Amino acid sequence: MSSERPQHQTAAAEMTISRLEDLIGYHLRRASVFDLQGAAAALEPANTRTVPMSVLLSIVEAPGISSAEICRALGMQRANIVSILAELEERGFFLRETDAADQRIQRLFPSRRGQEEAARWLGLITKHERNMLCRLSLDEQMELRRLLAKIWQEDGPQQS
Amino acid sequence: MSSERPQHQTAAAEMTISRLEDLIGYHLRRASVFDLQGAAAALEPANTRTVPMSVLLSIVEAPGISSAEICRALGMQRANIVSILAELEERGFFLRETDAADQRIQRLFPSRRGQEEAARWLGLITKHERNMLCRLSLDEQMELRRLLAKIWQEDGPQQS
DNA sequence: TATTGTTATACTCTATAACTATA
DNA sequence: TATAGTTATAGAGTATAACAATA
Repeated sequence: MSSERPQHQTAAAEMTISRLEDLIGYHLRRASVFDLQGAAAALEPANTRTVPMSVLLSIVEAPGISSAEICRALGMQRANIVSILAELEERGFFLRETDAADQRIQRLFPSRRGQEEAARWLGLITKHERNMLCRLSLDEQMELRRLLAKIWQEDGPQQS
Repeated sequence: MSSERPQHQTAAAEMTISRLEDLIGYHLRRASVFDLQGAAAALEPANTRTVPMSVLLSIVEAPGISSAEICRALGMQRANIVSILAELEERGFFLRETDAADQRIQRLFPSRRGQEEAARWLGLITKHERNMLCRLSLDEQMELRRLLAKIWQEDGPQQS
């Protein structure tokens, strides 16, 4: 029988995965759960979790960002950021300022305390990641991050 | 001041991560969520989800496995497998057989239909993974799986 | 008509505690 | 006492629908 596919398509590329352990998605989930548990433990002394940390970091890294922009960047629903922002605001980590040109938008600016706390949280998370990744070389860590980003990130600015 | 650390420890190894995008855990979560959404969509026509698929695959790959053993292998709680097994059992994908030597244990054996369905589900998931990983070479896919497994898996049998 | 921030609500996934039967 | 299977329940995290204010 004649193949419709080009010769360079190997059998391996056509093969159906046959075991759970062969699934990259399975290892992705296991590794992510493993990380999340360690990250939660690492952030407990700071009385926060990974999502509020990501939200505060978004504000610190991009002062003046809006909540809708944070949601788009982090891939979360607008409805779900409300309680997280309320919590961070109550702890005095940022201030809201209505945009002068568009009164629908609240621009979020980190306070001094928010910047300090974000740095502290990053320190806790850094220690956790060093622990989690202790079996990987720095080159392997960089390669892992590159491959993961390639999976979920939209194609960056085309350079053709 | 004198350092307590060996000279080969570079500054990079000591550095605190400063941005969300630098966190491997962040990319792990984003990639895992991306995968889970695609996997859920891929399995929808088969009317199942990732966890029931993993459970059925565990039974097909190791006939006679118990539910407690599945839970330990997949890192899930015994309480949470009950409804999943009930669902798979109702669809006729496996049979329970009380262990003759220890009547606490139910040994689970895949039915013919269960084996066929597991193969079908693997086919759907394979297509999803091929799609998800289309930007990675086969070498990169294998490297990614190796690095992910190194993160969450306990140290294998020592070969010293 | 579309977007922002918001409320209310539901659903999935996971975690804990307690029970029974067996060992 | 320890484990297997089970029930009930509670907590995260996430999803949808709808609303008022604004563009």
